[in-house]
Amino acid sequence: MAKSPGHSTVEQWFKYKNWKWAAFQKEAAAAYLSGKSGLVNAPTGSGKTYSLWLPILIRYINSLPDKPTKQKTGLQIIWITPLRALSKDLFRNMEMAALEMNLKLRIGVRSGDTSVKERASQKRQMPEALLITPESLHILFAQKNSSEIFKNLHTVVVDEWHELMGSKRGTQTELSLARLRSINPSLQTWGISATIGNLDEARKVLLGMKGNVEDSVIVKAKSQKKIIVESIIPDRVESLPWSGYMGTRLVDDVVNIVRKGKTTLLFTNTRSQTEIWYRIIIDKYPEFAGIMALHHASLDRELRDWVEESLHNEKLKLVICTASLDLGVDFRPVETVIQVGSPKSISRFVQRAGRSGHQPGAPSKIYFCPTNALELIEAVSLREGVEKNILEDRPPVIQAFDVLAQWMITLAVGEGFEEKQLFEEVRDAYGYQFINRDEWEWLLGYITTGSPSLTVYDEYKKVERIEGRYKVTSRRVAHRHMLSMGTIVSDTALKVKFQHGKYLGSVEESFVTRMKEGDVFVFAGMTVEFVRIHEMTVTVKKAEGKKGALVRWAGGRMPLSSQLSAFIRERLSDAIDNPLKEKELARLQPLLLLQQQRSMIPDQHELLIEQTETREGHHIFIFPFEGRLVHEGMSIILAYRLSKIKPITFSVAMNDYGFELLSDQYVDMETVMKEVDLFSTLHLVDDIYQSVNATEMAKRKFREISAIAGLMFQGYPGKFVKTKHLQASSSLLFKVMSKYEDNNLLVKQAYQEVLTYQLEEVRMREALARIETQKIIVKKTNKPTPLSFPIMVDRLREQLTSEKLEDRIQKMIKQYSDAD
DNA sequence: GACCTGCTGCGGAGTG
Repeated sequence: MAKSPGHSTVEQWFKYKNWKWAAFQKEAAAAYLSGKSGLVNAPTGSGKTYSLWLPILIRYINSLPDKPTKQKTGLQIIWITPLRALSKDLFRNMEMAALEMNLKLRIGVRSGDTSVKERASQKRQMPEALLITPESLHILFAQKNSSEIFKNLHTVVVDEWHELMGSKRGTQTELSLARLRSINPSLQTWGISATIGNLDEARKVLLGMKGNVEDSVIVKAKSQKKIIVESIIPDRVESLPWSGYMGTRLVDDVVNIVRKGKTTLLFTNTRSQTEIWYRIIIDKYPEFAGIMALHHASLDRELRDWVEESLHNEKLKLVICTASLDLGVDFRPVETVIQVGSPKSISRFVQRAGRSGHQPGAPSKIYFCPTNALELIEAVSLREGVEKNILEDRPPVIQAFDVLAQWMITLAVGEGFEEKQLFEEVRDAYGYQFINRDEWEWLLGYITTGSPSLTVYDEYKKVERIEGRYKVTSRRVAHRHMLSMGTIVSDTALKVKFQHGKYLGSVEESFVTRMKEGDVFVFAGMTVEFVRIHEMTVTVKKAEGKKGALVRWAGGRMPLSSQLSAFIRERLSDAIDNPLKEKELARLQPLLLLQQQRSMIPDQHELLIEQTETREGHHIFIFPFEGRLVHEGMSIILAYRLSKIKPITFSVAMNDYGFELLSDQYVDMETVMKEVDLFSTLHLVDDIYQSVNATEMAKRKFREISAIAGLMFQGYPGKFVKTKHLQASSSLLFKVMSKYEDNNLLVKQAYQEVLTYQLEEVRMREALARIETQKIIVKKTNKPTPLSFPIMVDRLREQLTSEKLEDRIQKMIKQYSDAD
């Protein structure tokens, strides 16, 4: 390669590389080189990394002294990424760029899998630029000379900021940034983000409360790629089930699409769904063996790396994956993207669509494969959302005391801190701008003595106050703290491996502890037989031809976003008036007519309540179309408010469209609603707290909080601590703290998190306010309707095994399928 | 005219 002649401007370098110099890159470079901070907003694959990395290099070149020996050493640039794999990938690209500029810039990577040797070498001398995860950055703050490490730092970049910001990992990053700004007030802070609804807020969170937001910039990449949404519609609507979320009935249509393209990504919503699809395709189309692969978070890293690599080399025709391929490693775009089932949010759908489309400027195309009939409405709603360029917000986390407690201990393990100064610094972080002295004092007490109800236990006295400085002196405390840093708390997972030693991935403890020798299950696309469980490893062997249980993971439950929900309500309301406007809705007509016949289709100004009686009891179905979390909260409140009128208990069930209250007693909703305002927002929080569920929910949330705050030690690496034990000790702590303390911030936080995340309080208030303006219509039906049936099935599914469920559904069909 | 659920991400250091 010809040596480059210096390239002291970005233009020169671009010319040398023969690259096109995009407007947004130019803008970002100019802003950075003029000393500003800001946020770059650009889609994946647009060269957003270089828009900052190159100007950083230019700045570095310009700062070099004439005599090489006089060169300033030590850390100058930090580049934070949410993924280990991403930092390795960036490392290669950046090193290459530095090389081509003929620069002797030392670049380092620091993450959990950085070798001990490399860590030691970094400790002796830091590289000039460091790629790091938020967690590893915190670990640097736990070192004795941390302010020394960061004193020459002039630039910090947070990559994929949209991804971090909405989580506690984002809060963790905010605290680091506040610290770095206090070490060096002239620090330049830059974020790189995909498009989200609240970009302005994203910049504020990044720059902090004292940051000079007015003087910073948001740089937007202009090229809005066109996205084409195409639904896979079966010939007859009957071929789509009323309920269900697997979508495998359309497997033939999907395979036809896959066959047409070179490479296809098939996104599903759950890990077991990828396993099911893989099995079904292999069974029906054996020719896919060897050119199809699976990708989800429970598969072994090596396996996933191989899949990504093979996708790169176009050795694979089809990869079935979950959100594990949403982020990160920038592989070459694939030809076709298919989304199976609701993506739940428009932003996620757009991001996945962006994985397709080869030529610059060419549109991206995404196929939507509905898994049940009603999802045809979602197809239309998604298309509309994409066309109108609607994007969801990522609200930042506020007042996370668990993360702050951990941070205080981290600093105490490191250089120690002076509390007044740290208080000011912490208030610079967006997430703690409202923290007051009382809360701060409570936290100081918590890290030094444990909370008031724990003062008798030495275990919780972690930090000491020595000559005005808060410090950790115990090596044991320091060691344990280092092991439990970070904000990600997951269930105990066991590794799965073959007898000859090849690792397949991991399953959750709850799934595998029910297994005995000889049991068969499906995992990593294979049918395997359980052999034994030892330490934290499950040994299996191949079980050809046998049928087995599917691995189930206890994962998160994404609700439908409120933006998408709004479109769905609108589309549904329009579907009767304009049945032929969209082909999806035209296909759905028979079902919609049946809904109208048996009950009604609510328009946007109406709330539908259906009441029906079956052998199971009296059902009340309510359809706010607000996503399952809001429905969970509403069902709790309604059940509580109804039980205040007369003693009555309900079992509840819900999906993204509505919820069900089932009881053995009849409630006349029409009469009840004349007497009480069931949907009132008055005393909303009180009513939630009055219900038993709120305490149970808070107790479950507390497990995560107590782990982050360092109340519960999760065990040494490789040592097996059962989730059950952790749950038990956290619920004991929760009980003690709730009982003996009025003002325990961590307990309060648990309730607050239930309100904010579990029940989506803000959204629920908005929904209730909307309902108050709506006309409520109660329909008595004598048969389940297309809207209510799926909710009934969802409830049964939780109670019954799958064979029994099948029987039950058959019975229901017989029972209700007589002519109207 | 009616089947299968539940995403992602991270992580010591000092001593012999």
